[in-house]
Amino acid sequence: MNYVIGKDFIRVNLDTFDPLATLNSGQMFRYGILDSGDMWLSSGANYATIQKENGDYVIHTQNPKYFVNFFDLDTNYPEIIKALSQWPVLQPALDYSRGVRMLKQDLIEVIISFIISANNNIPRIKKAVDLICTNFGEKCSWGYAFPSLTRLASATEKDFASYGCGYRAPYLVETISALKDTDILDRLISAPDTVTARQLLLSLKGVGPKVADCILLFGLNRYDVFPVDTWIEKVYKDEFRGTEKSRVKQSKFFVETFRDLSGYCQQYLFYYKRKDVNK
DNA sequence: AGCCAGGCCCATT
DNA sequence: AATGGGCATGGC
Repeated sequence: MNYVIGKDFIRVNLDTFDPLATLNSGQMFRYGILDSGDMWLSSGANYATIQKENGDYVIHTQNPKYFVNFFDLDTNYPEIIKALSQWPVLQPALDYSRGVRMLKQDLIEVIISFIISANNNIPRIKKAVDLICTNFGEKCSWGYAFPSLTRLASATEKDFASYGCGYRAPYLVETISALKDTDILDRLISAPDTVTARQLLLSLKGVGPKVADCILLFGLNRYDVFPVDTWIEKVYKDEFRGTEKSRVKQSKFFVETFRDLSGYCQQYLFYYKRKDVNK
């Protein structure tokens, strides 16, 4: 146990927890730095701020249990990193990514955010997701929650387009409608295996192989997936000297190699490959 | 100014 | 099943 939980806070030892690195690692989009220098973040309808205090990080929130799960604080990361260390090619990424946790996020928020992420850049994704929240999310003392499906269903294609979603706007409308009118969310959550869940996700408009893998990883806590985007394709060619051209085949190669550690491995490699962009 | 961004849809083969 | 053109739009 590397944390202490209170009524409205969590105090976390910083040995295996680097919140800024985690927030900057491309898993989520609603976070920032306050004037005070503290970090803030929101997931679903939950909100927290984080500050460094006497050599610990303190997460201030009304929902400490939510964020213990969100930041995956009960998982033994040194053990995972030790297991991944058997592949020397990963070592620089493991060193650079120390303290990055795999986030357990709100499923609907992940689906919407990563449909927007396709062929897009992170600053723009953040803007679009924030505009969706301020226009359709419930107003809270700290800002705006991520909208419920019911609220999202009242947004039009024009709305999404005006938030900078581009050609993904109609995908969002269609997928929101499908999620609202079918039991696909329940079937995703109760899916017996990753293949079944992926197949369901691929039926959603705007969700292809890469976005499906991100949803499986960040929204459904499945770690035998390896999302391949432009950055990971660079890793595949540069560090692994791979020759497959299709990203689906590249992903299969990675999953066959890293198995149930694939999700962690992918996140560390992604964060490391982007170290010059992380600023 | 032109390339790039956590790719996907759809037609064609 | 696999491939390739087209695609909105802001960041750099």
